[in-house]
Amino acid sequence: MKTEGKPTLRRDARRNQERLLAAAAEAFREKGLAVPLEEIAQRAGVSAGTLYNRFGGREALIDAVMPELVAERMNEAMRRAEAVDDPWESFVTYVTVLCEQQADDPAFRDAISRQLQDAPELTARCTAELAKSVQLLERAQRAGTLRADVTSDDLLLLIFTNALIVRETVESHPDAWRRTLSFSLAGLRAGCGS
Amino acid sequence: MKTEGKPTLRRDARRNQERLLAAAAEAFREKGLAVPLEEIAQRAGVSAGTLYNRFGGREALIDAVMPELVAERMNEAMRRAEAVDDPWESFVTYVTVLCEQQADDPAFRDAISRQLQDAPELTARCTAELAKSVQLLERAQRAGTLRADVTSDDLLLLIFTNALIVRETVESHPDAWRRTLSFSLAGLRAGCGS
DNA sequence: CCATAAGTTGATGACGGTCTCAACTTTGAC
DNA sequence: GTCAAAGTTGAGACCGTCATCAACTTATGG
Repeated sequence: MKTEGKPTLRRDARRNQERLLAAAAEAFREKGLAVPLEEIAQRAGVSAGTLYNRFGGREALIDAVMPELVAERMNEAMRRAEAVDDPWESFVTYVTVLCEQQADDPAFRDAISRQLQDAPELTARCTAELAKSVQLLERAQRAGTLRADVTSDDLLLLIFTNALIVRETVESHPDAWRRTLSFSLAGLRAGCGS
Repeated sequence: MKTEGKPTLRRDARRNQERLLAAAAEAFREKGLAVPLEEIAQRAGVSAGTLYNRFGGREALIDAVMPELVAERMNEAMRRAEAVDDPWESFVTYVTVLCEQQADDPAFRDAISRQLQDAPELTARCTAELAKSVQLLERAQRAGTLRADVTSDDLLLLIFTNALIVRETVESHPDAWRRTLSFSLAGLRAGCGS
């Protein structure tokens, strides 16, 4: 039996793969995850066919590129939140930073708001990172400032809906999402809702 | 000089126009405002060309069909709100009914959430109806239960964002919008936010 | 340096939708 | 009943995008 090590990609193939990944990351950040695959191929100096050879289509490419970027963003938000003492303000900081990042980065917001069913890596990374944030949430609840009935699903929903809002409004009303977010956050404070 | 009355549409042309309007209303309600124009033409028993003859394109058709439907919906919401004594609850009822209607009717939610720049009638009707609702808003503010800094723009934003949320979530999570709406409404209560 | 497997290419087709127009049909005034 | 104007038709041009594949090119082991 052949002691099979790596599927050994030819050197030029590997080079093209790396170029494609880089080009995809760039294009995604500039124009969102719906950018034409042709454009990514062009940026990589490669034909569309090659892209389909290396990856199988858009979702696979997304799944290869986005998890790292998403993790970075979420870690950054966590870092900033952890620098805040007050539990409530820390929670607010976390959410707000994530939303700001969505406003700045089409790729990040699409990764969270589009339904990507064939991007298991990305999904996994998202849930993993989000799991960390539950500590922030619970700390604020223990401090009595965050409503007790709020779950991590609610947090996800909040981030998700902000992504939708940002996507549809950043161009014409760059700060609209801040307003809607401020309402939601106010509603999450203990003593405000049911 | 010719005393010109009406542009006098031929009888068959008028009949087709009416069929198209009916078909459009039907198709819009079933599948939203992005339904293929071909499908509308088919339902009306007419070719696509005729649709383009009578109206100039999708937006014109929307502008001919939707204002009435939108006004109906908003009047219904107003009617239900006016039946509630408490100013805050009345306001909440108004918003909630509108959001429920969005969940039920793709046409209504698209009319509010898609950017229709070439549908002046629709836009006019929306702003006109929304203007009426300001009374509800101000009454709740006078009662001291609605935050004083909330404007009619905020109300519009709330309705608009709910439409986005509904559009993206009704299928998979039919009640998600209720959760986000409850957060926002809680945040609008006096004493809760800044 | 050669053979050949691995990889790339770009022309090509499918798709789903919009929009047009020359040829045909219908209406209605006379 | 006739005829011109009004209206309709449906085939096809067009758009942007995805996806494929036979023919070509290149890397690599011997």
